Amino acid sequence: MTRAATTSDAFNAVAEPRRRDILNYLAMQERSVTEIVDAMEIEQSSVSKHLKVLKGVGLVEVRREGRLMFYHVNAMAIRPLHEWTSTFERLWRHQLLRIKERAEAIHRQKQ
Amino acid sequence: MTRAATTSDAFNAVAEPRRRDILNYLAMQERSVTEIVDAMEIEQSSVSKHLKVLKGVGLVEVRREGRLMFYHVNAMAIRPLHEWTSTFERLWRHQLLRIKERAEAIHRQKQ
DNA sequence: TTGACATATTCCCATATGAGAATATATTGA
DNA sequence: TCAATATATTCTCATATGGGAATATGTCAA
Repeated sequence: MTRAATTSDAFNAVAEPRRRDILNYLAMQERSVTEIVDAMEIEQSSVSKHLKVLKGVGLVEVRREGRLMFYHVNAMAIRPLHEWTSTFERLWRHQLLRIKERAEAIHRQKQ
Repeated sequence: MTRAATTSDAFNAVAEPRRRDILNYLAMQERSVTEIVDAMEIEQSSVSKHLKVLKGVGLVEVRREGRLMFYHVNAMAIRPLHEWTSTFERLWRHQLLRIKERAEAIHRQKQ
C-alpha cells in the first residue's frame, strides 16, 4: 500500500501545513479564493487545489456569489480529530501531575 | 515543494492510519515490538519503520529490556494537535446550538 | 458578443512514502 | 563460540503529492 491519500480523511487533509494555514484563516470568517490567495504565499492554482482537498473531506464548504466563491470552515469535520486526541488527554494530565509533584518534592527538599 | 515529510511534525506522523492504530494500542500500556506486530496486520519491518517515525516526532519513547524494546506513548506530543483542534471548538458548538434550536422550532410548530 | 475578472483544471517534475523481502545488528543462553 | 530470538535497516517498486505555469471554464458588464 502507498501513503494514505490526502483526501482519505481529515487527519490526512490537515497534515499539510498550508491547509492548516487556510483553515486558521477561515476560522475568523468566510473568505473568497482571492482573499485566501492574498493571505497565503502560494499561487492561486495551489490554493484552489488545497481547497479542493479540504472540501473533499468536508472541512470546508463553499457558497457562490456571482463570480466569487466564498469558502468557510465546517468545524464539525474537525471534531473526530479533537476526539481522537482527547483519548490521550488522561495520559498527559497524569504526566503533568507527576512533573508537578516532582517539582514540589524538590522544593520541599531545598527548604 | 513536495509533500510534507511524515517526520516533520505530529500532524504528519498521525496522518498515517497504521500509526494511529499503533498509538491507540500503546495508549493502554507499554508494549514490545513483537506484541505490536502481533496486534497489527503488517510486517515487522513496517512496524519498526512506523515506530521510527513516531519516535522521530516524539510521539513514542522506548525502553530496552534485554532483547526487547518496549514502546510507550508520550502523550504530551499529542497536545499540540489537541490544542489546534480546540481552536475550532467554539465554531462547532455554535453549529450544534443552531441545529438544536432549529429542531426545537420544528417541534414547536408541530404542536 | 466581447473582454475582464475569478476560479478550477491540467501538465510536468522532483520527491518521499509504505509495503514486503531480505539482510544486518544486537542480545541472550547454552 | 554458536544458534536463536528480537528488532532495525536496506532494497525495490508503485504511487500520490505539491508546486508553478499554462490553460480552461464560468460569470459579469458593457
